[in-house]
Amino acid sequence: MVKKVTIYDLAEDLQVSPATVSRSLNNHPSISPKTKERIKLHAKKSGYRTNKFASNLSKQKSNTIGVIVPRLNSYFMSTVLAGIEKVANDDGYNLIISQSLESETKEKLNAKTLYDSGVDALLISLSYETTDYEHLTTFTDRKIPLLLFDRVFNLPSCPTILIDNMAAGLDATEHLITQGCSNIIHVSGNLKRNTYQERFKGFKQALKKHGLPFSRLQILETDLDPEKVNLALNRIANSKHPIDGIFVANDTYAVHLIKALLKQGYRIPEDIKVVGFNNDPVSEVISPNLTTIEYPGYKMGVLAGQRIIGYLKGTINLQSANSITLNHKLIVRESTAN
Amino acid sequence: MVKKVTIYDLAEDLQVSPATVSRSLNNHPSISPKTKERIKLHAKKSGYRTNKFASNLSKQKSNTIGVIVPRLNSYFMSTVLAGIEKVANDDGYNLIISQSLESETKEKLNAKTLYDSGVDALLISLSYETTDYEHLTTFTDRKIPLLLFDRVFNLPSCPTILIDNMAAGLDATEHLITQGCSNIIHVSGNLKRNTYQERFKGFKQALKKHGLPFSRLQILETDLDPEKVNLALNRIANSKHPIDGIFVANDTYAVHLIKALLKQGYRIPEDIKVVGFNNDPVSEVISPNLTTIEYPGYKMGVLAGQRIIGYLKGTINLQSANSITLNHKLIVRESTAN
DNA sequence: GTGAAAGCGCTAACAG
DNA sequence: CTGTTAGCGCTTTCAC
Repeated sequence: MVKKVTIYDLAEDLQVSPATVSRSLNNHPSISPKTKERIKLHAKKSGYRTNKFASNLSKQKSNTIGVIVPRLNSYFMSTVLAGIEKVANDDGYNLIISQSLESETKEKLNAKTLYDSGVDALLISLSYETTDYEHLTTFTDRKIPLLLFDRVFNLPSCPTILIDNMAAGLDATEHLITQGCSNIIHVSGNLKRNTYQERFKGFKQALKKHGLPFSRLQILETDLDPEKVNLALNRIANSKHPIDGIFVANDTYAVHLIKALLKQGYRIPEDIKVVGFNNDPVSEVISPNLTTIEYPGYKMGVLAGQRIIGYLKGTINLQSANSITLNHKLIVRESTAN
Repeated sequence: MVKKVTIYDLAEDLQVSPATVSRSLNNHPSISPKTKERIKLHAKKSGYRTNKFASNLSKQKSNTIGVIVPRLNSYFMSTVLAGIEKVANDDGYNLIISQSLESETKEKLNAKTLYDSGVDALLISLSYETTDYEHLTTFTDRKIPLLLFDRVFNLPSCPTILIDNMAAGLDATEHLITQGCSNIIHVSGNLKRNTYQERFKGFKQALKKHGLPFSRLQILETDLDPEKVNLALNRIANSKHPIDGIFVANDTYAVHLIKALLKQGYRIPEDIKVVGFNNDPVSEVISPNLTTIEYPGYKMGVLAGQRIIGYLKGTINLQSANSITLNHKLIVRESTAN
């Protein structure tokens, strides 16, 4: 058991005041280099560790960034988190991470906890359910910077980072059309969320652009649970005109759907062509390889981290570039070949 | 901007002492239910939020648990984290998560930061590189509970949670043997780490048990980077006797290896049978489906969280059950069929 | 360039 | 059951 050493101990040892010790340790300019060195050295030797609680209490900031994501264990999200963690860590920030599990209630609870924990900033990707945003205004009201990524909502003066989901949806669908599909359906996630809604918009736009009709039966809203692949199968089986193209809003579901389709005797890509979304590792493992949209998760995390930290450090003005759009890319693979 | 309200404000409003307010808010038994209610109500109405810094400083505890993992963005780890987060969140604990990126230096830095941040406990899964453990004794010396999971090291009086990697390695290898393989190689991760070392031991034990010889050429130590699948391919191509079975230490590498083997014209499982490890989602997506070992990541996370929190709350004595072993299970799929 | 001292907001021992 | 009071360890004005 090691007993804690405080700045008072150091001050006593060195016959200076606690203030001088504090200033030295924080590299305050008004301390002579000599005493600064002397104090730092002694601090190191005595195994001094600054007590963050005291420091935080006094400074009213925590050097901690809160993060709320729908779930930790998705390929995409864990990649984003890895990016955030990287920059946060490099800049000496801690990350408190919590998951909403797609529940608005839990998201609000998490937000409250993070607020109470005194995070200096909040990064959040919204749950499926969230329709009310007062848990976020708690932060903005108190001038705690807030940045939304991926699953965003247009909150006044809150920066967002995302990709152009509509353009991506358009690219995906247009690719199917170019490959000869004329009877395309879109399997979507929760349409309340911008990401899925925009992809759907892109889907419709592509159809329109190419003079294809759109009917209600061409959009299937799901929670993208790959266990429920039957929903899509049924829709396909019951279609009047045989479906020849599917645009799925994420790779995991797409991959499970492909497996189910193959099992039912459909040939892919000959009978039905499939495009996914995200460029998850599974997309390269499934046979046939899945055509998909590359979604730069790690980069998104890095950027989100950099912007919020830049703001905290005063080097970036968040308002100036309110919304950042990352590039996406269509990756053509076997599942849409001719 | 909302100005902060403190217990002093509440005390003044209600004409009681700050102590009474504090006690009421913390449900201290020695306060009459009446005043307790009165105070709580008023606190809520005035939008009071407890200042954790002050509370932590005074109580010398943070209600925060630190977690260090090699990387956030692996299926297995993110699943474990999801489990930890679940129980932590349910019990009102915050999680500070950081990744070592397999670097000992970074792991130590992270440990230091978490220590300085005053975490009440530390959960850690070691990096590939780590061979020195003084960053961990920092915690144990100061009686901060420490629990290692998955990638562990036998530190005196530190509980661990893992699976029986040796038995799992034995099961995997024995399955190959049962299926008729007699020329088996093992593609391993870094043999410094318990997980891989134990799986390798199980591999050797299975060979021995079934009277098969073992030579140095049957073990390939890698960093399991799926980009480097050539290492395994070369070993297979250069083998005097044709390899007919491969036990790979994780699914991701196994899957990439299978793809490469198929491309080279090997038939799987006819020519070569393959067993992976982890039961990642990819194992079910690859064709042929990969036989693998189920590794209960979420459960491991939940258990790790429960134990450490149980200990912090005084309901569990960590020393008593120093090491917990979770069950694994061989999942037989197409890649080892006859 | 350095020191004295007043907080930061909450907790807990002690007293009543 | 409630109040007084002394910290917790660091930061930061204001003096000197």
